[in-house]
Amino acid sequence: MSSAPPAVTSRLGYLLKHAQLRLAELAEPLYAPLGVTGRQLALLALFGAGPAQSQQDGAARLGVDRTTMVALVDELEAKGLVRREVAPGDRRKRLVTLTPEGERVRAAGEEATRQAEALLLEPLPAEDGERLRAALHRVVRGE
Amino acid sequence: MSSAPPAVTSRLGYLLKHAQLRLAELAEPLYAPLGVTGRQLALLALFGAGPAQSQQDGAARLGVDRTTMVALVDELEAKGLVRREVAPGDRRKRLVTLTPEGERVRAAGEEATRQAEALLLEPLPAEDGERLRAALHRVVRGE
DNA sequence: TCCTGATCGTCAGTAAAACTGACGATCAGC
DNA sequence: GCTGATCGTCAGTTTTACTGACGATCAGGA
Repeated sequence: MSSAPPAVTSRLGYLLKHAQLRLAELAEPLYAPLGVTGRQLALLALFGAGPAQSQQDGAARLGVDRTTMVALVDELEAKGLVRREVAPGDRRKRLVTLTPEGERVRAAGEEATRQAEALLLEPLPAEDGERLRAALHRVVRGE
Repeated sequence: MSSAPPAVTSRLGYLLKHAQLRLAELAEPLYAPLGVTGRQLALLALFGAGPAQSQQDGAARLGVDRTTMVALVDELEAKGLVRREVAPGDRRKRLVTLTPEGERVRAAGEEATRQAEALLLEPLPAEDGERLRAALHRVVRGE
């Protein structure tokens, strides 16, 4: 697509942005049949993993605003994929848990994500793909 | 910061987003003294490299909308960093060229970008940093 | 030469997304 | 029982990018 000069295309900012864009393009058609967006699937993955979490815990972990999280959970709840439950120990908190239907969509989404990532990494030798993931992981953790 | 479970943090989408976020955090204080944003610097890098380009050429190469490009060039022009000139061969097109001041900011920004990227890649061995860049490059080109 | 369709830059209006500030309900510590 | 802080929520605002339309300009054919 873009044949911008190296001064631009070799910037990490440019590369990260466009890699993300391309991944979104690849994933979208795989997510569409599930009736959810990539972001909604990310939420399902978050709340489906490990013990039940409150909305704000989830927001902090995903790096989104707590008010944004309200809207996101609203969407998933409207689709019947998650439920809000008052936390037993702290009635201010709402634990978000997956419904059976939500769990089904989560599992299917997990598989679609794997496929989309495989498509994105296709140009690379398999080991380089894992190296890329590991490198990003370290960079994000900042250590 | 975030200690989300592996089902989320190992997703490429998550990693790409947060790597970008972290890079932006690192770069912002370096860009601020120049009085421009990272995106504006990207534009300066784009139009400062190689022969003069029209707005729409630039838009296509950066992957932004043409109407967005109008606003971006407006900003840079207001700061006196670029000039619009009617293209000699095609009077519909506006060639965007850097003013001397724009060229100075571009060069300083280039250096700031290098520093920010170095900070981001700090956790990695030097060669892994370059491997990361190369892998992203191939993935973005899609081949 | 004139006409038709397309492209470029521009602008107004719109849509999507996230943030700010505030609120009631609830909790923890004194 | 009081005080300050936290959680989820909501209204309003801001930011950001896109859609559709416009005039100006170009290219190609009748």
